[in-house]
Amino acid sequence: MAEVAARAGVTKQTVSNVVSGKKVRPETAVKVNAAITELGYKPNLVARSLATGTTMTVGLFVPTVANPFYSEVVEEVENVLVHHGYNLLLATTRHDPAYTARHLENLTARAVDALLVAGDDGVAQQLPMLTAASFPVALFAWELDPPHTLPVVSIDYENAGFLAGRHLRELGHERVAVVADLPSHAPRVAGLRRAFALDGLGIEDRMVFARTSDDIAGGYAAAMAALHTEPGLTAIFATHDVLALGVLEAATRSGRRVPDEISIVGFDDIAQAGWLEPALTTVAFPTREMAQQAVELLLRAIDDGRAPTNAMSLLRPTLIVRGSSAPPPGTTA
Amino acid sequence: MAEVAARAGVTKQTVSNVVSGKKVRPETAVKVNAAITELGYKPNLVARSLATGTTMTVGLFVPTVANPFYSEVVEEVENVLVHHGYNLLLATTRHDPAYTARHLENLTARAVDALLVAGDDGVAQQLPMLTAASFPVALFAWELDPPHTLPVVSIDYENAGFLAGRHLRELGHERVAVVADLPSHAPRVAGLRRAFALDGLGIEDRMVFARTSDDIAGGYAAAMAALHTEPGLTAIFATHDVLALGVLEAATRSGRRVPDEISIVGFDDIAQAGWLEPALTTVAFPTREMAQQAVELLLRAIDDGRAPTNAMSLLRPTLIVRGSSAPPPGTTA
DNA sequence: CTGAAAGCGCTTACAG
DNA sequence: CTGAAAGCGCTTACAG
Repeated sequence: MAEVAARAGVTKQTVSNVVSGKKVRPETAVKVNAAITELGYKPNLVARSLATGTTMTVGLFVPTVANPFYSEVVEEVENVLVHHGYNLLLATTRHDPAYTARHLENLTARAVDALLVAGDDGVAQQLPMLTAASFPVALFAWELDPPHTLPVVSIDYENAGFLAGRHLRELGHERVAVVADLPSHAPRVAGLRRAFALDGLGIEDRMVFARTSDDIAGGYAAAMAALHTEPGLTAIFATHDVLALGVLEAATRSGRRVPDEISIVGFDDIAQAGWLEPALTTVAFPTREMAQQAVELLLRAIDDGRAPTNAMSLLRPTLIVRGSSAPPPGTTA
Repeated sequence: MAEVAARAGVTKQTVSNVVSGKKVRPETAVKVNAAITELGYKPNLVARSLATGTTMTVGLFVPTVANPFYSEVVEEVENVLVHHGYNLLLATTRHDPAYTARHLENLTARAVDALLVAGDDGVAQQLPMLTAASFPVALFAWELDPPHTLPVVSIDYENAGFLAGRHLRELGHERVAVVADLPSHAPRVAGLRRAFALDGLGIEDRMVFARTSDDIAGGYAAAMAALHTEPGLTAIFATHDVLALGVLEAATRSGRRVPDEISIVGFDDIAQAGWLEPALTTVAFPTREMAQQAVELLLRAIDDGRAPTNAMSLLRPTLIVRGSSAPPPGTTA
């Protein structure tokens, strides 16, 4: 920068003004820009950061990018960020509190202007560190009870589960297996339960729960087991679509026709859901809108220079009925 | 830091030594650490970066994180990075040169210690900016002719395509459709061609090419068209597995049995490939190993303080034969 | 609208 | 092994 200033015959202060687009006399701006291109000068963002106390990067935590729901979150968040001139520092938590804590330590040291945390699992234990952060933090797609100290942009998970449950109940299903991977999915399962409790009958004898790993293989294994041990089963609710992929495969391999013999309902509406055979009935969320809300909330907090309002924005889920769900066998359609 | 020093009764230089784990008399270390926890002191990484010229973050460019091949790359790269104490700055290029250029401008300003660029598409035009970067850059999964000025960790795409082609040819297929999204996939298609050229017959009249968008819908549309316009078609090669998902669905919806009536071969071996119905025959790569090699190459270059050797590491692809490929109809098995 | 100074919070030689 | 100084490359008030 000093070199540029010397070559252009001005102070580096003036160069700074030109670079950051402040008012400068047009003719000197020309001179300065000429010097910049001649010398191939690039402003040092680190130095600028130290001086301004701003890094122009926002951190994003997601459990994993292997789940299309979260990779979509990543792309949407990046879109909004780039649009505002910010960079994305990505950290995956891998359902691993230790791994998460390590990442958090890194970010906490002002390496980031704000932090968006998607998915409670693995991070919930680190909340004190988050509320103590010196920059704005917001929670995203947060299913468990959020702390009242941080803003959250999420969906009504209980209601989403209810939509899935009501759909199955209205179709006439009486015995459904729930395939879940994470304890944090309790709210959506509670919603499902609520739907089945409406007619006043007992629930436990009409639902069977299977906990499994978070991938296709997990969905497959859990569904396979349920299919073999529960003879009267007519429907399976997978706690998210990736599990549903495995559930679908399990049904196929064990010779059950979907949806004639067994209905399957997923959760998230990943891009692939509509391209399965049969296409998957699932619950969808306005991911793009959520990402936009969350990022803009954070950006506003950065601009204001203070903590974001700890508002809670809960968006509405939508049931997408496709080919994988139908009345149970023996029902007169 | 000054506060901590005052409270512990030492200089901030000593505090710095304690924080960065240098030799300090144990008793003073204790005092300093006490002061640190009392004051809740966190070192400012930006200041450290300015002083050391190091940011402890590595940039990663991928075309999109919506394709499981790349999301796996992201996770593997992050693994290695975190293991070495580095952070991940993620940028997606979205097949968009303008978007890419913008991202690159940001990173070039020393905001990053090194850069790994996965996937040529959209970045190839920015190579001059990359070779001019003031930090180490490496290319990853680079299919087009790599420039000789940058190191690359990739796979032998031509040979990978050849493996797929040889498999189909050995099964006896004579008429295959190629469903491709990107021009940069030319090498894998060339490999496929080479396999079919081995018996000396003409190629063009035995292959039909369909260019389409990069998602499931693209694979579906292209396959649907080929299926309807090419009566003698017995096999479809999808240039990557996400397209193959659409191809599979197209075959199913148009009533062709896979693999009895039509064979499908994909590329990448995404996690889901083994869970499809039928399971997808595809070409697999040692993604984890590649990520490890690439990141370590970069980290070594950072340590050495000079450009990485412009070596080219080409890993070997493997054909994974599963249920989606078989001899064409009318063949006596 | 442009010039000279101080400072962001660390680390890196350099004396004691 | 510990103390006082200079410097990383910018930006932000403050005079001219």
